[in-house]
Amino acid sequence: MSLSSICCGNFHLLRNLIGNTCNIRLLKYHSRSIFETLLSIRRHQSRPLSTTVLARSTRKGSKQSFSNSRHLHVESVESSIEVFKQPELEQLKSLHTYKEKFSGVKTEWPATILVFDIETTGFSRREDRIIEFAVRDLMGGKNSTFQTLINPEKDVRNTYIHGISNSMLCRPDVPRFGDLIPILLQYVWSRQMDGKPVLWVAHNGRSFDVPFLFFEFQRCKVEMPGDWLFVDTLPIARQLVDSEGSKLSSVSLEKLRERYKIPLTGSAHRAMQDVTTLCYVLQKLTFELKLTVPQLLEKSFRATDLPATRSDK
DNA sequence: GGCCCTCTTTAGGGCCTT
Repeated sequence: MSLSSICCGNFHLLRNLIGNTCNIRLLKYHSRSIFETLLSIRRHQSRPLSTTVLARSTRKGSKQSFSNSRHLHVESVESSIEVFKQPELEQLKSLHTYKEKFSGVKTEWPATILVFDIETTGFSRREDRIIEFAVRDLMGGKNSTFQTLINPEKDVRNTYIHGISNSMLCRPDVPRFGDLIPILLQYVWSRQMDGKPVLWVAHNGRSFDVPFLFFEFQRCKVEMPGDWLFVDTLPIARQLVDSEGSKLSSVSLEKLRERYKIPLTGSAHRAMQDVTTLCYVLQKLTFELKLTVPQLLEKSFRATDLPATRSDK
């Protein structure tokens, strides 16, 4: 079972659903179809968010209770109709039909595959903080994406990298990471299949994204679910060779995007844009290297397996 | 900081992430 083949319809959807992102919108499930959503106009709204989540713990019978009641900024950015031309709209209609027809394939996946990316205030997992989180479920469909800015409660000094400034984050309606955890857990459980793990995918995740995420959970004194597995596309990409059989000099996400001729549809170094790029790269990468989902699972690791997450580091 | 490569392993430089 290759990732590119089972995702065929969904990757096409990805290309067309780039604007179908949501910030904490997952708490409100829409009854609208994908097609109807695509026709929605761009809009921004702010509404009170109050949620209590019972978190499943890795320890049997143990549950953690989270309670949040904050007025959070909810930004819903959906694709405008003028973005799509008629042939693309017709294609979307057919893809929607395709997805409904083959929705049963979801039960055959060995794991929920979530591609994610973070933006941070710097490279130090101990001194810096996550300021943006974005994730996309490869299964696609309604609420398949999730993204939010995060108040790091410290100055952002690398705005020139991602364009995220203090004024965008230091607001009472932007959640802190502790506020986000129960919402994130709820999102993941809404996507997770019974008895199957969640496979998080990130580029350079082993050294960067996963330790960052782990330490944010640790700071908030919340245990990361034991059935969360991670896979890093960087060492996988290092297996690629050029036309002369030599290894690539660079396997950055940007170079991989260029290699596979993936169009840049937004600002690089924004979390959801990089997630979208990585979704395409993952498809191309697994196809080129003939990697299956079970093989990806074999390459996975837990956050606690990493040397970076040991207490003495 | 972790990983990979090589002019290497008793080391050092470069890539990759923000």
